[in-house]
Amino acid sequence: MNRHLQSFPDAAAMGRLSRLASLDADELDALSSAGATRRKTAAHREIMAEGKRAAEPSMVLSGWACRSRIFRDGRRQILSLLLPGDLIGVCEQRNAMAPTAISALTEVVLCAVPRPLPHQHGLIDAYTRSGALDEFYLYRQVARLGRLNAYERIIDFILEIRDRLALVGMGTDDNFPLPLTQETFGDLLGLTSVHVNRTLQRLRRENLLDLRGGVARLKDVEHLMHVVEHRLPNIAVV
Amino acid sequence: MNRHLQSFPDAAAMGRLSRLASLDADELDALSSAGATRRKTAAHREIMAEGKRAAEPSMVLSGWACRSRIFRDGRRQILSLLLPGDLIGVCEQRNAMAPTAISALTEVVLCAVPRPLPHQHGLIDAYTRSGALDEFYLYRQVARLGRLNAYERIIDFILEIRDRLALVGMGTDDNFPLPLTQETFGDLLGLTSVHVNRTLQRLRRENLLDLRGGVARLKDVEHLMHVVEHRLPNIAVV
DNA sequence: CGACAAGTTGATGTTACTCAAAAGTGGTGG
DNA sequence: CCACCACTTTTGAGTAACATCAACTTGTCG
Repeated sequence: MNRHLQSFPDAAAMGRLSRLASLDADELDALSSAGATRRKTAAHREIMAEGKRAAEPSMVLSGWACRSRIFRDGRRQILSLLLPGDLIGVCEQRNAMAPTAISALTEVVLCAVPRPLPHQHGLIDAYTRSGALDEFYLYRQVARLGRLNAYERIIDFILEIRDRLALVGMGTDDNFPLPLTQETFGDLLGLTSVHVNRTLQRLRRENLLDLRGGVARLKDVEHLMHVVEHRLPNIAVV
Repeated sequence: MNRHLQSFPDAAAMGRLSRLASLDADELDALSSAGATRRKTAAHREIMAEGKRAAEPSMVLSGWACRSRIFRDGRRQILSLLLPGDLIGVCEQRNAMAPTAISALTEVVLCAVPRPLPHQHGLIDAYTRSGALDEFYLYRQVARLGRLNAYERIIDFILEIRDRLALVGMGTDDNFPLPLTQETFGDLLGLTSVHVNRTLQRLRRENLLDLRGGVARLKDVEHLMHVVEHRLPNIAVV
């Protein structure tokens, strides 16, 4: 990873962009100086309200956040997850409204990222690729909720997180952090926490994956990938 | 609607962009000339394969298409619908891969749309807003599949289509085309066609909406909107 | 008229939800 | 160090929503 980025505490998150496109010294400088502006949000707090004017473009430096929709009767659906390195409000037009609320699942630190200048092709490319990944995972979330059962949804989701964390160097092939409660899992996968619990037990019993204490341990990656026809996004990584 | 656009047979679809941002004569000309390039796809045929290099930016002129994912065992999930006026492959980077397959639900006519030049702010704006709408509706599809039951999913979906068709001047407040089979409905809403059928019967019995012969007739828009907490996207329309 | 797709119906099965409570976990303050 | 609290996980029993399977009906078009 680049020197510039390594000098920052949350180098992993910052490094994601340079894995999506090669950035020159100028662009890394822009990232570094914008990255000095930070904002910390406690767990369970809202980071951005739905429909409010979107904030400056920013990036998750650490912690886990989500876009979610909450219904009158209390039902909540988590629409997408935001992991370290993920961007917020980058591709949107000026004065755009946030399409969904964003809230912190754990303590979250955001930093500002620069709006790219016309000549900063690396930065533009990295943002575009990041956006394409967001889109890819959003389509995947739709397929998951629409046509996979609880067992498959959990497997598919875990594999997605594994891939996304790999892009920021968090965790290994079969072992990575997953600091979500079963309740949160339910809201993410359109299930109740009770059913999530039972399905996780089944996966443990089958010795396929063990989710405990905020850490995921995959016991048979090949098999898990086969169950859900796992594919990687078609986005080239540098 | 603008003269330039009216001169074309599928003026409704072309007019969508000029409702999303005001376009100057130069931009309308660009749209007109690009729009001469057309491509017709028969119902049930694939328009674009997943993972193939994406085609030129284009727009649906007429007909209904969808992005979908099909699983080994034949399960199909429709990820999003593409209606007249909707754009395909506009925001993506050069050489980007199509994130999903796209196929025609009815006979579909596409036309090319221009890549905007740096000074064509109206065009850029319109594309950006169109993209923001796509994103908004994709999040909505997630919430629908994750937390609404069959009854609510159908209502929510119908109201979405109503809003989207209104943007291209197709249909009225309570009456618009909906040329999808109950099978397709099922694939879209994560249900079986049998369950869709029974739920549609219930909605007819309750005198809330009547879906028949490819036309949707809403009998009590207020009530329908209340059931699913219907909201419009926060995207300004010119 | 016949063929094929779409819509409808009934009977039955399964997945996942609901409600309720017990057991485990971690943090805090006395 | 322990008692207490809040939160999370786990368990059980009963239920509702939706799926499955199979047949029958209707409509459309050549």
